[in-house]
Amino acid sequence: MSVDLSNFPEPRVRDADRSQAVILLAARDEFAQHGLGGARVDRIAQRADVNKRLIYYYFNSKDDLFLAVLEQAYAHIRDAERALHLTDMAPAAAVRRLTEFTWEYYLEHPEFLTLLNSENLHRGGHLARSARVRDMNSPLIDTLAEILERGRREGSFRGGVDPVQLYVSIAGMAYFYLSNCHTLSAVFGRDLMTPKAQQERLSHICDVILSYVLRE
Amino acid sequence: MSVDLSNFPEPRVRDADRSQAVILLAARDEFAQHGLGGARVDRIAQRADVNKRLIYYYFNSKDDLFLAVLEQAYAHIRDAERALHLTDMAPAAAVRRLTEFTWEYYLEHPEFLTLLNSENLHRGGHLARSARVRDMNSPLIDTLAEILERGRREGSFRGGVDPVQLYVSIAGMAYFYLSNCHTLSAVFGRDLMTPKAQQERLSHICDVILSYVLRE
Amino acid sequence: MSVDLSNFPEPRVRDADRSQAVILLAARDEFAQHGLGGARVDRIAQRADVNKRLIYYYFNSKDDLFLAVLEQAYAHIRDAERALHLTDMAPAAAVRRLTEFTWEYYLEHPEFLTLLNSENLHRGGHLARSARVRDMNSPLIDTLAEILERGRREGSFRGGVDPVQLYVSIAGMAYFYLSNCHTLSAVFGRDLMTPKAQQERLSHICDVILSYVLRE
Amino acid sequence: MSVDLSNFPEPRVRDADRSQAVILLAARDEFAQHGLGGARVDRIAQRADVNKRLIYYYFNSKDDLFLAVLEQAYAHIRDAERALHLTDMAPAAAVRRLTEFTWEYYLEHPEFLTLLNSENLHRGGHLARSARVRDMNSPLIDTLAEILERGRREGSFRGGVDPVQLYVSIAGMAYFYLSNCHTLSAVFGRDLMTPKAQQERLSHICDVILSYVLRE
DNA sequence: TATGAATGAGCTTTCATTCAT
DNA sequence: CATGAATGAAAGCTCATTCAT
Repeated sequence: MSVDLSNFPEPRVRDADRSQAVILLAARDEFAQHGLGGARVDRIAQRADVNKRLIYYYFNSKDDLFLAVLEQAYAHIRDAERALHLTDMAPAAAVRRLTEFTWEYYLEHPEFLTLLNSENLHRGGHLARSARVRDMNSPLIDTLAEILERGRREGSFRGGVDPVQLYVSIAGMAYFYLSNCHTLSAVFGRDLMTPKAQQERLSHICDVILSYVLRE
Repeated sequence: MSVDLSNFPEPRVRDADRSQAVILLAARDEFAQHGLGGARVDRIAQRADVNKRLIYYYFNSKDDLFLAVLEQAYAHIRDAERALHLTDMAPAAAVRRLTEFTWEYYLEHPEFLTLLNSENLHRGGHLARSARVRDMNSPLIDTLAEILERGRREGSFRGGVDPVQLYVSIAGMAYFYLSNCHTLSAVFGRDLMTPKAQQERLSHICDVILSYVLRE
Repeated sequence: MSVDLSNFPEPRVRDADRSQAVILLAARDEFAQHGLGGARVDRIAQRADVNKRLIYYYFNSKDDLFLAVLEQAYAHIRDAERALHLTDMAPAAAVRRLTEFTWEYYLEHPEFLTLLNSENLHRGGHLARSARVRDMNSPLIDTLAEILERGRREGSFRGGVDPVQLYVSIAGMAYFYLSNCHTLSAVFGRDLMTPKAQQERLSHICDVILSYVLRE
Repeated sequence: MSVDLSNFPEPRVRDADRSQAVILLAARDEFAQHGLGGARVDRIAQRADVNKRLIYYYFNSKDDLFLAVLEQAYAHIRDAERALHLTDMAPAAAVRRLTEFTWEYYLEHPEFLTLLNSENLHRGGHLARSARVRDMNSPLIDTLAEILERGRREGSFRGGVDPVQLYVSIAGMAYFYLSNCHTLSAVFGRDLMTPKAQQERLSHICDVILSYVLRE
């Protein structure tokens, strides 16, 4: 139940940064598991093994804490995106890499999906207050635009593709499958999370995306 | 705030069916707006203009009520799907029609998206208890399989397309855009819900799907 | 869970007497198991397999129903007492018979103990309203007085024994053991309800009572 | 209605021990007056003059609170029993003293009787969970065994008396009279709680017990 | 005689938050 | 920097009882 602290220095008493980080991690897990409404401040304190009062000391309220978690989650995925270096790759390979990355990131960070779901249930109210996230504009869109343009000039890609639309499609095909796998499993009566099923899904998504961007 | 009762007979007192239907509608709206955890039974009673106790009289608990709402939502979309009659259409037209239908249904029934999100946050626990939903298996998959096979025999469609994968992709591209439009709008800094943006999205999804299924 | 109706005529519809009797039995069991406060009118209706409204139709309220149950319980034990015919027996035999009877009645009618406990928790408030019970004065006291006097005249019994005190002592030694067997078992760490333990208890009570009334 | 706090220090704010003790006392009175089912947490809070939430802060639930009250009640009577020093007295005097003590303790602590009644109505379920009470085994039984043996060796007491049986008889004769005085008063039509009646009862119990243990 | 529908009051419990040190 | 004590508001749910037929 409690948070993995192996990356943190020993619990020296009175270490403000460490306390904040521990709380943030615990809160991320709690919000991811139960949503904003279902999350319990008590449980976050327990997970983080800190006094509940300390949470309010560092983060004014449950909502502010949720926003902090959200900002951290965005910062994390942005960092990962930046590390992709798609510009160095051939257009088709780059699109494939982006698709694979998106799928794998969602798979390895299910908390990201749940956090976004919670935020959308609340109509993006927290994000709207966050200058940080607005400035953290995804670098991927520009990169993707550049790749699409490169492919078009090469003659391998079709023209007129909106990078935002494409990005949303890649994300959507991965997101929906992973975020809704419980209801989908119930409805289709088959386990969507076996290794084989996961592999087939990624393969399908790549096929769809590539047959769309590739000329002919 | 209160539920639209125009389709219901006048509020005659002591009409069990009407009371249940009114509660169900009010609950659907409340759960859609606030999620399972954030929904308030008091507010449902207010919306439905019934005594709170009556909710427990007909639906044992908040969770059972949520399940009833979920079952109703699935029943509703299944009815709409059945009314499509895709079997009578040419393969490409049928796939386009299904894509349009999915987009439009999600657009007109935002509560369906939110309900599914809530249920998935709870790992499908309610649905798992519902025999009704399991039996209500989507007829679309069989229909889609038939269409894909028809297209392949005609020579217009590629072979080897899994209808479940395709259906999930169609749904996912629509779902993600509409369900996450608040965070996406914040991140991309553009309003995704203008009529023009909506039209462009649907057009894009159709392009992606059709360029995938069509040969060449 | 439901009441034994084997002594009742077939459930002819609309049989007022039968309905009342069934309710009374169901209520007795429910009150005995859960006490007045813990008893549930819903559960009584279920046990009796009648509509809850019917309970209010025949017995105005939960409290009135409790009183009716109490009156019935007293009537039942009085009947059993009357059937003892102690007057025909030798004094010592009569006292022993009364003691055995009391023990056995309590053992076979644990609901009687619980009902009395409930009524005493409520300071006898229901009984105070009941003319019936007041008139149903125990015939045992007079009988016991007669036996004690007979024994004294014979020379076998000591004199000056108050029949009420003696009766309360006989009842108390049986009642306390049976009514409090759960806490006593926990405290003494031994099962007080094995057949052997029961036999030993009755034997002990007889010894105590007889060594008190007998001269020498 | 509120609890006697004369033994507690002034209501300094933020005194955890005091708060718990006050709650415990208030709960004892409430449970004694109304039983477990009839007791109201709101009323306990009022009696104790603390925030209702505080009750749940210190005692997890109503049931746990009841158990705490029960444990305290047992601890209290065990303390009183230990203070008796029966071992220093002559056998007959010791038995008489124990009988008087039992009577007087029950008379002065009517809440003890009611608490036990409630616990037995619930089939000893709380006590069963309490390691504390099980370990608090009555020292009286050992003491009583020693007294009985001493009397037997002296020649004044009969042999073969089970100390548990004797203790239960002493307790039962007192308990039943005091616990059931309301129904007994109604049935016998005489007030059992006048000073004279009380004195007569104690005298009777002593007679019964002593004529049992004494030889001849 | 009998019943399904409905309710107001109040129950135990929960929760985010603040106080005082 | 950190914390145990305390709280007001409200949550989900229950219960005896009444309504209307």
